[in-house]
Amino acid sequence: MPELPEVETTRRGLERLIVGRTIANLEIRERRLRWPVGNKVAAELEGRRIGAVERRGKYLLLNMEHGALLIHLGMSGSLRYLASPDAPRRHDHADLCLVGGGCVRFNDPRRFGSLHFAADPARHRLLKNLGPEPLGESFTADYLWASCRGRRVAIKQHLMNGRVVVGAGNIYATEALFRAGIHPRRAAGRISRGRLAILVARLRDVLADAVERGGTTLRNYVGTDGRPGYFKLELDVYDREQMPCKTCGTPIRRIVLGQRATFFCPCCQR
DNA sequence: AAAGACACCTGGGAGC
DNA sequence: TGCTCCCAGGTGTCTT
Repeated sequence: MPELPEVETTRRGLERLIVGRTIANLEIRERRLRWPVGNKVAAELEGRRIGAVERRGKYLLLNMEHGALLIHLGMSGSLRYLASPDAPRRHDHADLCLVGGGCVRFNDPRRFGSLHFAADPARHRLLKNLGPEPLGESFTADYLWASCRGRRVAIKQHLMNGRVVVGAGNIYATEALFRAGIHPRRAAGRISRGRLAILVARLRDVLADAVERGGTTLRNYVGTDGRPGYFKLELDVYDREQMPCKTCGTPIRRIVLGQRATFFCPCCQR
């Protein structure tokens, strides 16, 4: 579920609550996440102080002096802060317990999420090949244009490729293409530089708007305070098959690209 | 090297 | 009510 805006919303919520706090222990109830959580992870955290909460793509990093706890929320994960933890429920797989009380609880029904300890996060295998941040300075029209040269893959799949740019998941890639007026199936290498410049701008806009609204809640995403995100109200095409385009009234169409549902307006997007 | 298929897993909703 | 089937916000890995 969580794309960049949801992860960023979680990061901001967490930052406020746990920076400067010391970890008492990591209590793991279910080790079978996307990758088995080894004993090493918990052992590395005990007694360590959290210096910062950062985000790289859809990974959250709880930074400590000697490394970072890497958290990915997969498709269905969420983190909640509990000032006075109650009994864990179904799918509450881990608690990061803090000295002085309170914990960060990791819940993930589908278990596609992950927990790793990385002594050197930037060189960790899961992070080292990631492309630029879409809201950062290096994600420019020139960069995207260069990355598209010679590529015959559909622009939507190119945009969702984490080596090209991070954080653009199915919802926001879909929405950015609508805002940019580009057909999701158009070959990446056959889009003019000018139109790619517009796409860069619109992807930034849609992500920034969604962060502003606390992310998108379709099913079970909640922020650290347990509240949903409100960007669903602003979705122009995602999950709107057959409904009228908000610009021209043409029914929104649904196709499948790279085994992912894709929505677009056949009139506005070329 | 690039592109596509598949894998992991549970829950919710539609349809019968 | 209950069963079956399909779908879901991600992404690493394997195969062509």
